[in-house]
Amino acid sequence: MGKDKMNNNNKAKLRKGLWSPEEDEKLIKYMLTNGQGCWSDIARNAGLFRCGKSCRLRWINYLRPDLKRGAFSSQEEQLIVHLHSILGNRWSQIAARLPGRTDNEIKNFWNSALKKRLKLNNVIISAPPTSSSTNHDSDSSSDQPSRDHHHHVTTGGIMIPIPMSMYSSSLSTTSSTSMSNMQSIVTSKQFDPFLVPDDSSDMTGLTGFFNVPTSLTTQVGMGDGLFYGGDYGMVLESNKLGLESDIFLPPLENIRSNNIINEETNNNVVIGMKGHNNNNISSNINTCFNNTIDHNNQGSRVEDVFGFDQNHWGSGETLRVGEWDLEGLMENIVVPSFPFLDFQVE
DNA sequence: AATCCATACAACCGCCGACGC
DNA sequence: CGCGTCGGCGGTTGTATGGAT
Repeated sequence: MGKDKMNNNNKAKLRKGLWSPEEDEKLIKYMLTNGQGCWSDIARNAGLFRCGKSCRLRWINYLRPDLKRGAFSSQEEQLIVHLHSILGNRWSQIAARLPGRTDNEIKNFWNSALKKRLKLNNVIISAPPTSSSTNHDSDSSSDQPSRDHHHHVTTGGIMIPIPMSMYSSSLSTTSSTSMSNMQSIVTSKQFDPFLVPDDSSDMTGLTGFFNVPTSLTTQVGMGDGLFYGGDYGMVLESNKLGLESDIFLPPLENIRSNNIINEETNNNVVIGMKGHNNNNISSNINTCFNNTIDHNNQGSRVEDVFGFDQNHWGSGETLRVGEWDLEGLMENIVVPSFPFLDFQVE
């Protein structure tokens, strides 16, 4: 019996399942009054008969004031697809680049809408390589990559890494996820997720989000075995780049200083709760995509599948994603990361 | 109206690393 | 060093909901 299982048994009196509005209210009040701390203490002190873990999850995924509500915008969808092509199933890291979105939300979104769409549109989603490094994922029946906590996700996602014209046509989307393929692509500089296209006005890809200068900070395939994403602040291990890349991000604290100002200057803390049985999030995503299956294509490009507008990113129009100007936000974040993941109310 | 089915998503589970003792 | 606790993560499940029949 696992440790957590024993803990669960020891806490059999604790509530499980859906949260009641009263529980939500208790947690919100406590968090706004006392801020974050030890979740076990929070659960206890807030008068919640829940385990700390449950409280944490509820707060992070549902009650946090800075959470965005509503369906994913097309920009967010594109960003998710793009980031997933780079990061694989590292939902937390993807969420870190989508302000107001949680890893759970993105994961659900991916597992429902996006993955389905991609499959419908004949995009190759790589099958998970049989991993011998872990034994706890052997029961996984999904095509999700195996996970281990040394950041060696053994695959990830879709074989249409970047919706940009920067890629050589030799980047076949029909092949299986191959380390050697990916490496060769990488080392030949045909695959650098963070490069900026020559035409800097081409914001079709998401490089605009990353604010990666075309300057020299981008090193690809250097001898130290690391790939630097320049100002993006990422380090990719060369032997794992592409769909198997390891990406190291600086601690959130490092960038919070850049963003905390906005948080602190915003004195209006709004509790935007999703009501119980009052979920206004409808699946507008169905209308966002074209379900046309092109049987002639053995692998579609993401922008084809999702109907990316080549001019979209460079249109200059103000993008509204909830309350966020996602584009502007990303542009202003040198090291893109989500400052509120460890949200704390002062 | 009843039933079935697909979907969305909230929440749980199990695992791991970090940390303190 | 071993152990327990905690937080975090990704995978999976459970349930509410809406549409189709």
